[in-house]
Amino acid sequence: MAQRRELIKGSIDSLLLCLIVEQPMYGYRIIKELESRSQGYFKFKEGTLYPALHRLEKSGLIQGRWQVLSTGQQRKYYSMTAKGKASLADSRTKWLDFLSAVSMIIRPSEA
Amino acid sequence: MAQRRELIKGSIDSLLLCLIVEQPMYGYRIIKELESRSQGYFKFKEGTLYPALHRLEKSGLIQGRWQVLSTGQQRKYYSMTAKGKASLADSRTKWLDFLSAVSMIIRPSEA
DNA sequence: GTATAATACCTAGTGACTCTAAGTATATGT
DNA sequence: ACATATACTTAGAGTCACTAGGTATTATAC
Repeated sequence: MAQRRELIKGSIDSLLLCLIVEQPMYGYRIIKELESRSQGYFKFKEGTLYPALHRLEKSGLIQGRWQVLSTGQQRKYYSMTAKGKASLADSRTKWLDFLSAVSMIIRPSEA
Repeated sequence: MAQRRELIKGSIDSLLLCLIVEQPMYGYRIIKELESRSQGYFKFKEGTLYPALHRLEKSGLIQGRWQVLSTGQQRKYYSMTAKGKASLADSRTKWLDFLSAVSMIIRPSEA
């Protein structure tokens, strides 16, 4: 029944890769970026995002590097690997396949 | 990484409701119907479908009734309840919201 | 000066749910 | 007799978002 949660579950990796391929990004920024781009729809919790980033890094799709700001603050910037780019292309295809399959069932018929 | 599986997870309830609202249906038929309508994309296993139907029935969205064919075979036909219809309308809205949110992130930009 | 909020990261535990893999039973075709 | 299709059931494994807690720094407000 937690429909929203489950829908998100299948797309979070693609969403993260989509942002990181544009430019290296750190976790906190990604959360804010997804929220603003989706006009408030996506509000990822840290408990969702950080494990997801670690998972992607472990799979070799992105690579993290610590950076220290002049203020002393630390940030972990993630950038895309070649493997990540390939995976993103693949994900996009899968997403479109899924979309077209669903649209064959869930027609925008009037209720 | 099991992207496909997770994508499906968020939409299976809506897909089932979509079919059942058209006409009462039984499990085995639903599996075949989803497969043919999606041109082979959806191939639900029994272990996925039957628990999902039981879940929907338990929530009061559909109602099952056993029917015995002239051959002696038994089938459990599920039909839509008022609550189910309302839920379907709601799911459709949620699905469209999700779609539009994702499309704001995953643009069909060239790889 | 000292709360409070914002920035920035981490993770153990819970709960939800698909799928695997097994089982039961009848009907039909070979 | 045996295989295949129809038709339903469920225990167990594996995955992963989210809750809820933690650490640490910086900036703003009172």
